[in-house]
Amino acid sequence: MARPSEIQIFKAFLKSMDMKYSQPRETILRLFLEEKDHIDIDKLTQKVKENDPFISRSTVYRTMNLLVDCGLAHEVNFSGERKFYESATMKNHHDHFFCIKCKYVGEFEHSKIEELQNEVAKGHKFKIISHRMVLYGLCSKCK
Amino acid sequence: MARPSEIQIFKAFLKSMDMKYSQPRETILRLFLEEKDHIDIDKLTQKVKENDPFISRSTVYRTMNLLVDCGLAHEVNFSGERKFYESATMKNHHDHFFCIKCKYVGEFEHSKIEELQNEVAKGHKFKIISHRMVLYGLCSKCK
DNA sequence: ATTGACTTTGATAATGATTTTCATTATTGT
DNA sequence: ACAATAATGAAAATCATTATCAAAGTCAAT
Repeated sequence: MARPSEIQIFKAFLKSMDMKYSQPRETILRLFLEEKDHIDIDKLTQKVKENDPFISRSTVYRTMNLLVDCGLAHEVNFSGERKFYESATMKNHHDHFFCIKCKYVGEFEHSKIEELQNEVAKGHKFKIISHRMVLYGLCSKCK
Repeated sequence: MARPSEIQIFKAFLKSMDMKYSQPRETILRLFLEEKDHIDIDKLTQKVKENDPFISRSTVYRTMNLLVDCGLAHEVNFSGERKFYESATMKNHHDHFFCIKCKYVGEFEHSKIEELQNEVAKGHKFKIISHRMVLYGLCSKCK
């Protein structure tokens, strides 16, 4: 369920860009935030059309880009496959498992790994802005 | 420079698939192995055409897929950008830096991180087949 | 309420990277 | 040399994503 704060963030962002808060944008935001798991454009468009068949796939693409721009959504992609999106709020930073058989996407957190990354970056005089780590393999069901 | 062992691996792989070792494949393998850095299809095709202008881009694509299949090349992609390839031989496993400004690709190794990954996977009953970690940010020159 | 200046939208075309198709050429075993 | 089969180049097809554009919607100022 979209909480007021996220709608407010989106509205403020749109206003700052001289853009408008429209019905399709509101619907897409709401349905996206409802989703617990990682979702791709296909599935999200399907969900959106069940709610309002007049919203087009183009608008879903456009809106997701806006949500990424204002930080409400994160884009994730798994070696060349299509993009997935996940809600940025209510979640700490985490990394992913990706089951190469059933395409299951899992998450994990490991603060020690983050520490080591910072250490490595310092050693190479590299300024980390973000990072991505994916473990590819077989989930408990598939192995 | 292509060393005998790599050519042998490729030949054995092709034979096992009832495929043939051809002149274009030999040229592409040689030029690919020559390359120290990460290379994409564009640059590799360019290099190949300087050597033999009659080899097509299609064949470069096809051959790189074969090299990936037989384990001589690794595919790397950086959040949605086009694919890069790197030689799998003569290198330990490593992870990458990617400078979002100048597109510089760097490498690093960190055995402790690998250990922690295995630990995490065990905790989630996940069988790791491979993994990828990329630190996105600014290299020493760009920051 | 109406106008006018914008923005949004849906449908469709365009893009860019990669894969597939297919007719032609090359290779290999007999 | 011959037949069988694979490889090749050129062009078409795919697939996800982005751009274009005419039509529809929004909204502040009259």
